Amino acid sequence: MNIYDIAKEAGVSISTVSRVMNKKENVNPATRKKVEEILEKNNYTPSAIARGMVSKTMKTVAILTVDIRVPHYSRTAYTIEREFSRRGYEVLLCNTGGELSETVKYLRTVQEKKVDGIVLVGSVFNTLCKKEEIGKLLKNTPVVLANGKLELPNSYSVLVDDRYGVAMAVNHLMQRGYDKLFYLKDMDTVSARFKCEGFIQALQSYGIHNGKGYVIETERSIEGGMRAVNQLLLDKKEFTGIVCGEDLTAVGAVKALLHAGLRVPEDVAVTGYNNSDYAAICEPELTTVDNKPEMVAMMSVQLLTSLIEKTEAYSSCTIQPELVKGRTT
Amino acid sequence: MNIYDIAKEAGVSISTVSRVMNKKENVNPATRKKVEEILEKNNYTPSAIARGMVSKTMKTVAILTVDIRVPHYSRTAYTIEREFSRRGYEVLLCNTGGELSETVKYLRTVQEKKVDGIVLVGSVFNTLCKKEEIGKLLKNTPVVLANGKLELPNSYSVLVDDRYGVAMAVNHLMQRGYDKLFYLKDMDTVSARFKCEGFIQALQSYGIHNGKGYVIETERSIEGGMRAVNQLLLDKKEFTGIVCGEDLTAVGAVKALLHAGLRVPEDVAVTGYNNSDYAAICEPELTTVDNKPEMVAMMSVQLLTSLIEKTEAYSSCTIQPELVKGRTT
DNA sequence: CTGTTAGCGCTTTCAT
DNA sequence: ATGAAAGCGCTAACAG
Repeated sequence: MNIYDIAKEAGVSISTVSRVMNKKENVNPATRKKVEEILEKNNYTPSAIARGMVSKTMKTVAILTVDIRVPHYSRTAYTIEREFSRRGYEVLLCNTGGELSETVKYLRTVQEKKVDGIVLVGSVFNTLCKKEEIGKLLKNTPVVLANGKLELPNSYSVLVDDRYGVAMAVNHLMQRGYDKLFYLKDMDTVSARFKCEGFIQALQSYGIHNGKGYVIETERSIEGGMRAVNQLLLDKKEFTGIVCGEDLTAVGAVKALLHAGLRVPEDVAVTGYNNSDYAAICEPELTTVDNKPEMVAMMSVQLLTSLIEKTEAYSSCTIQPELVKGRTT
Repeated sequence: MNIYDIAKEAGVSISTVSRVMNKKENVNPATRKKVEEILEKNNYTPSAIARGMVSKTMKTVAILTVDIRVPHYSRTAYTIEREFSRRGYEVLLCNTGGELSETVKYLRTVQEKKVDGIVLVGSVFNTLCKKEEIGKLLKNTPVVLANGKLELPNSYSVLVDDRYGVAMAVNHLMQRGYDKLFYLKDMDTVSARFKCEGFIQALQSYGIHNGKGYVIETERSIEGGMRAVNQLLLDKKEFTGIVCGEDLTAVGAVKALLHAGLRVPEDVAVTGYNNSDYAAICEPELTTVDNKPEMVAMMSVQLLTSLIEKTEAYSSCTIQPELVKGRTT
């Protein structure tokens, strides 16, 4: 069933049907009513494909993210999707795993599908977008990078000041008298690097200049956190606080400390990062840093929309995280 | 830039360009090479919209789910997306919030976009699909309901035996001597109802016939679990085990017990449901039920693909959950 | 092996 | 206020 069938049944031309469907002004009320009835009766839905053929837009955007199962990404993607839905767009979800080849594949496909815009969620894309093959694919579509900086003409960035986020955690610990700190760093993304820098710089402001010596690399997981802390204990290192770049790692740290018979926070304090459900589940509840994924998402949608619809030109922005006090400090 | 531009530049007709792009056999190797070079040089990507106009498919499916932030749904959606991507389809993500109006809105839009198929994730859709307005929208598109039963001609269902899942937890507790059990039930979806039935039936098999009296309704959250247990303690009820329909609720139950000075599992045992990260984070780690979202997702994709491509006719299926032993029992 | 041509279902001038 | 007609970019007969 197509627009011709409707036109025939209503005894009008396809132009009139089109006008009615698109709620244009210049249609005789009686004609409009009749066409609407036929439309209703047949439960007719016009083809967005044919429409897109003419209008050059499918009212669709793509979200590229590493892995939607990671709570931080799912919260961001959720808000982006809901917000775009509200504005009449639908969202294609792409889990790239952070891999170049997958990213290229997805970008090629969404370009063929003529998406109106792309949101890149995750700081991995900072690195990926530097690659020529990616830049080439991003050239013809509006892009927003959530949590990162992008050097492309038709793009905006929403930054989160992760350096400041970790520094806040350090200051908080120092003020409470926890002055022997270690930092558990995971992965090697831009964001992880910033967090680590925040740790080192914060220590510097307290006169500790060999901060690098207090950084331990480990995996982003409970086991990663446990292993790092167990190693510290084994090495008989002195410490009163563990600062983590991820809640999950912090959970592991807490577990290892408790299992070793230490008390949290009486003997050792722990901070996490992301203000995820994980922080609230942890016993005692983690002090953590809220890096505002919902706000990042809202801003990203705002910016991408302005790029797509060429309306008011907003500009890239930076969001300040916030410390959330739990019971581990 | 379109197929005509490429054809002109290569000095051939659009048919030849089309043939080269679609890797058809009957093209002179020399011609093919030349066209491929031009394609490559211009970094050309054909329009999936125009292609869809002719072929009647955009190689796109839609996932409707309640809320992608819920780990169980994000795990399911992740696997569905990855699997479809592997098969050359892209995925539209729709967070309906479980609401009728949103569901109708999304279904209408994806129908306009002529998606090849729809996956409904979550047992809420059992209830929603009974509504006439939903059934009407589902009539013309292949549908699979992940975790539910659907009575539609062009549809399949992947069921998870949640009744059995909870019964397993009860049996496990009984065998270990925990014989005074309460069940924490959340929400009122079909799935929650099945789980609760599983609890009552399992008790029956141990000669306890007033199982309903041991069911407590509460919210799906840490607070919900805490509140329920605190109420039990306040009412001085006798119990040695708490069976939960959700890991998050179980986490709350554990917290409330520990805060009350009780030991888990020495004094009271607790079981969760979903085998989520939450279970591993909980201290002690939860005994929980793995309801295999990844397997549900795989089967759903399998079935939807067979429906779309009209290949081998698989049939609806039921998946058996599995008990995962933690330290709370 | 290659080109010509007729659609796919819609929007949008341009007439009337 | 309405209709006729020209595309949008592509695929798939069909003809050569």
